[in-house]
Amino acid sequence: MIEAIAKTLEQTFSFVTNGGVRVRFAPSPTGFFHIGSARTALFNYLFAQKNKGAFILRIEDTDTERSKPEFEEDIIESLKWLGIKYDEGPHRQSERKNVYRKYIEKLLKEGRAYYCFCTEEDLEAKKQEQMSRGEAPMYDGKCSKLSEKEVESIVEKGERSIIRFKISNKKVSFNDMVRGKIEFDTNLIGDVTIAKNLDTPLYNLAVVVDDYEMKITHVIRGEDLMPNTPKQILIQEALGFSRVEYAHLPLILGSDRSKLSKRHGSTSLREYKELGYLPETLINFLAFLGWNPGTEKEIFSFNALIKEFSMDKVQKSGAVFNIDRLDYINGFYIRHKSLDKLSELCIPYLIQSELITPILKSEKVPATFGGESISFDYIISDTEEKLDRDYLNKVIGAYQERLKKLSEINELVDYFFKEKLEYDGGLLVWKDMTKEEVSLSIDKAIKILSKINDWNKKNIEKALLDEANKIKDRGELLWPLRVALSGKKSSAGPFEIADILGKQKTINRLKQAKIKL
RNA sequence: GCUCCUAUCGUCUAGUGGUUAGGACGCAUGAUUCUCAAUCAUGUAACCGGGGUUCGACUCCCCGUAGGAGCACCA
Repeated sequence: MIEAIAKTLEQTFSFVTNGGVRVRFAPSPTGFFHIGSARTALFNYLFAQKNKGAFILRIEDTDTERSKPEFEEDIIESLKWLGIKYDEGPHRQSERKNVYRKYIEKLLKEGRAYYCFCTEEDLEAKKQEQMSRGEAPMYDGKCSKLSEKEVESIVEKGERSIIRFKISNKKVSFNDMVRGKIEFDTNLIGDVTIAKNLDTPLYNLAVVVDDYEMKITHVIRGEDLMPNTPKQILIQEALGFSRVEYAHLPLILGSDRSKLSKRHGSTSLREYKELGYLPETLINFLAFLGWNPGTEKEIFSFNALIKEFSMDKVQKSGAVFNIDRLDYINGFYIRHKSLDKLSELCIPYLIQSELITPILKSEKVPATFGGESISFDYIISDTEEKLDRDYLNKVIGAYQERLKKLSEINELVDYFFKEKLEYDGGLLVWKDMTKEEVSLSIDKAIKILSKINDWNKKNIEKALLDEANKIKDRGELLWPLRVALSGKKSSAGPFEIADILGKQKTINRLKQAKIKL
């Protein structure tokens, strides 16, 4: 009861403060955009949208060794592809060195931070020693005891140094929006490194300064960053900044329930894009990893997600990334795409597998090299015929409900683009028919089809079915026919294929099939 | 080793003291069907363990156990 009242008050209070919600998504460009980052970005975005707040993109590139421009580009492109729009940014930490500098100097001057000259070897040895004694490994604060004069003389000698923040020993607790009250004993946390030097801040300092300077109200991030929170709170307090709200999201897990990583398979968003997953699939899927609306509805558009999203429905435990479910959702969205749009999306895959070849429509590239003004025609690689868009739509349409991901389209529809089919003649045999019976069956199909003048699916189906129904097993006529047309043991239906192929090609393929027997 | 977090079908999850523990993916079976899909129907399968609290615990508390994350001059 008391809890319920407290919760209501909390909700009321947060409603009051919601006017100025500002969240940030702060990836570091040290690798291709990770699927887990995408989820963090999504939850930040949903939270911001839901509360009519601002979503800020901040590139955390303080690590100049590992940060690469192409990764930043990948982040920006990925967000765009997903439809996650940022209201501000990208801010780059590498461009804000003077901002951090004044705070580092302030901490140093106030004695809240100090120069440390311990070597990495010393530190490593100390860590091993502590662990062997069963203690929490942490910096022992050795250099904090150096006098000002000692520091000066060591600095003059040009010794390598790092700046550490003095962790005050107390209990730090904060209220996590998904986990509730969390408490850390900072006696177990060593003095944290905040900068390599005045111009080179490190993560924990840069985060705290930026969140303050950018007026961030809610920090929504992965659970793996939770151990940093008490350190950051202490730095905030030392700098006189106000506390932000925290929400630590459960991790996305691999099939063995450890943090999703390369060894589990694809982890970068671009890989999923290349495999032919649609952005709406990823959004829908990722939203349901660690969150649910509390209803039985599972298919959600971006707008519906924004409407329904609520932080208190976020799960506490990690969620296994389930590719079967991703495929299912993708299949759903593929089935619901317009045929024009779906065909358009399939074109790159057909080009990639060299089924079709693009040719520039106009040699002249307009001055406005915007992309919009450049258009392509396509030719079918094998026959060098021009690709007719209606033909393409029909081909794709035949597979729309069978397609799970775009990259599968090639192997499904290749026979519509090839002059000669390659398959084993034995495949033409239905059940225990003899080769002679199959040959006769194909002859029958040729005869029936030859008589059709108005070539369309309906007429083809009727003519063929009329005949097929006369025999006990329709497969005797239809299976050899379908295999002859597609060269595959499973495919779209024979009437549809015949319709798309046209009369002449259909009959040609039947004749070719007889040779294979 | 230390700190923190977590725990309902294989997986994602609903559930906030009294339910035949619900849905979805997957899987299986059937209908449809020349095949493969799609679709429809049916089935399959879960409250980590032990103590409390309570008339009653999946639900609240404690202790285990298991899993995860973190313990950088990375973020």
